[in-house]
Amino acid sequence: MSNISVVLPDGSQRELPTGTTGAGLAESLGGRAAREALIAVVDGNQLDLDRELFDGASVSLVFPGSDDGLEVIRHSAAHVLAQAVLDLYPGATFSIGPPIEDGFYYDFDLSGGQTFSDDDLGRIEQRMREIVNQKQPFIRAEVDRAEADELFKNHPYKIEVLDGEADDPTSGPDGSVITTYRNTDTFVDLCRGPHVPHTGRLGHFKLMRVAGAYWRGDENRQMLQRIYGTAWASKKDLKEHLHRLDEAAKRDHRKLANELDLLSFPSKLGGGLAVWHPKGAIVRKVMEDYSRDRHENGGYEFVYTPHLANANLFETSGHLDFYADGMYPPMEMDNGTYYMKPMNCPMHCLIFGHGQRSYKELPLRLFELGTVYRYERSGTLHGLMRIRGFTQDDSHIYVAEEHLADEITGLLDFVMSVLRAFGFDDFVFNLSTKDPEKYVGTDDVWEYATHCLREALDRHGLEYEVKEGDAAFYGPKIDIDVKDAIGRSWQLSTIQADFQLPERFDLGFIGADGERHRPIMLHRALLGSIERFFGVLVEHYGGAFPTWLSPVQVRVLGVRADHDAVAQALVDRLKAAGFRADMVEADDPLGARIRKGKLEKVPYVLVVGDDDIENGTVGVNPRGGDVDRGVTVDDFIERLADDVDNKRTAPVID
RNA sequence: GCCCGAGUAGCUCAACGGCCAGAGCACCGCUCUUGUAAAGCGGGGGUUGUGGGUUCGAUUCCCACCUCGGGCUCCA
Repeated sequence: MSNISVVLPDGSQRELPTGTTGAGLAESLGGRAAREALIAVVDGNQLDLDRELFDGASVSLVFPGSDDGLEVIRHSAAHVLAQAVLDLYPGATFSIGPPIEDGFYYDFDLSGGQTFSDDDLGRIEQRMREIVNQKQPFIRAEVDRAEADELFKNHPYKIEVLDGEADDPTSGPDGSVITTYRNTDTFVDLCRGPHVPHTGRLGHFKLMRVAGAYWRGDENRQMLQRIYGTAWASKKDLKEHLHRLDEAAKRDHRKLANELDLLSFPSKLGGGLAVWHPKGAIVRKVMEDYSRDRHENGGYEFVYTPHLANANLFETSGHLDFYADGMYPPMEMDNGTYYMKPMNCPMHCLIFGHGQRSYKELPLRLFELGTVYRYERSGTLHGLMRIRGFTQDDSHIYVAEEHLADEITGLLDFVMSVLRAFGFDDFVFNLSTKDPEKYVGTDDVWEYATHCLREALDRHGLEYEVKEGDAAFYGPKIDIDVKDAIGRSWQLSTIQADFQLPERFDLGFIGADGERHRPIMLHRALLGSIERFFGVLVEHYGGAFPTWLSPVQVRVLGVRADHDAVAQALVDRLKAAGFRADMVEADDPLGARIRKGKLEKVPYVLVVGDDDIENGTVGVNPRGGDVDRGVTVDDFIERLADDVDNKRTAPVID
């Protein structure tokens, strides 16, 4: 019997009998490889373990904990889900079921328009466990089109995949090769694979929810029934994932906004609209004041514009042509048709276009906290994250072409500096380039503007991802995402070049040469929507705002009722010094009042009693720290000022 | 907009188609006078999201609408 030789990841050669499979290699390696290997990677191609290896191949094995391993587990779990559903629901057919982040889904079409309910999930999960316990093999086969048509004759969505009408990289034909994976005599799925050796490797999963999903993502097509699941390499990983979901739920800004009395969404007000209560409003005011300060110092000029405008304005800007669906319906008034503004830029263009502009005025940076109204479809609303009326920290910068790169460079500094002040320092930059199907302006100006955006990023030495074709039709852009305290990513800031609006509004400036030139316009949102950013902050901090933002910075408590006057005097002193302080009278025991302050996530709870009155001190109980008795009031105020002035993310603990 | 699910006191949640819809927290009053995460007693509080229907009887079953949640689609 002849041998083959394969190269392992450590560079060593291994002699194996001809015909040895990935599983055979794993067996010969023994130990963890034999027990846990899921698939083999052979010369860069992922293959099932039962595929034969060939002489000279570089082979590595994929294990459950790795990214590739998890993907295989999740993809295989999707097949188990499909088998369970097809078993339990006669007449059901299935479409596609890929792995996704943290899990998998599968889309089904049940006979007679049946739908899944949450109760069905338990039943399906039970059937899946049986399938897992049976350790069914995943048996790969290459079939020709006629065989595939026969196998899937009752599954029209699979036929569409075979026809290439539905693009699905996990199941569609790979070139001319059609492959299937069979688990039982009756269950076979169209799939590229690879898969785990048998279903027994898939024990750590959970079905999460049912949802509707359009076939091929097209809202004009059939609505399928989607089941989402999560799957992991170990019971521990699954448990940790579920724990993370719980933690995220605890930070949900809608829940915290309610608990902390920050704001509400009264149903009488209408969907997607919020009212800000005093506690939320003061945080918002501090945020906005800070934003205004920074803009004032950053060379911006403040403007104000109304919420309504004549339809003519949005015809000129093009919004009515392109985005009428997202605008509130027109209001007919005696002198014309009016719309709520969906963006501030047309009005800022009116300001730029007023009078004769000189090159000496550029870059002209207009800034407004401008409230806009967009008609978001009811199903898309989501707390503060997706809302129908919101305020942009909106700037439009008019710049001569030759100063574009410098301006963008400065903008990146400005944006990062402000975001850092709010506690974000992990940024991801995305550069979106021209969509060749949909753009205005000349190729030259696109190329130039894209170059300027790149150059600005490069000057800062920033890493960025290029999203080809992702730009809006009017110009390329840089989007800035931040990571929050639990690793979630939020897109906040955007810097967009615009060649369209200056044309539409026929904007110009007189250059040093005495000629009229067209400015380039930059749209720049920093926090983006104030409402959404507030929601992100709530989730980032889990409701425990840094002291500089906290609605109540200091809560003062007297030990007994006869200390209340002293407590009030201390509150007055703190307020006079510019801090937000309050007190709670001693109607309840001290412990109960402390607890209340903790639940409200107040950064500092101060206690004053007999000892303190005698010594001019307070007891300091900082959020997240230990009690510190006998601190002089002066020392505490100094500590508080340090916390606030430096925008520390947590109370200062001695 | 589409699919699934949910709406009961300010909040969190109970109540088989059947007595006057309950509990904890919160709120108000009285008592307690307190040294670092829940004192005691009492009280007020509801057109069970809205409107229809089925029924002797509806929080409960059915329909429509509204709002919310999870997805899909969309997101200038």
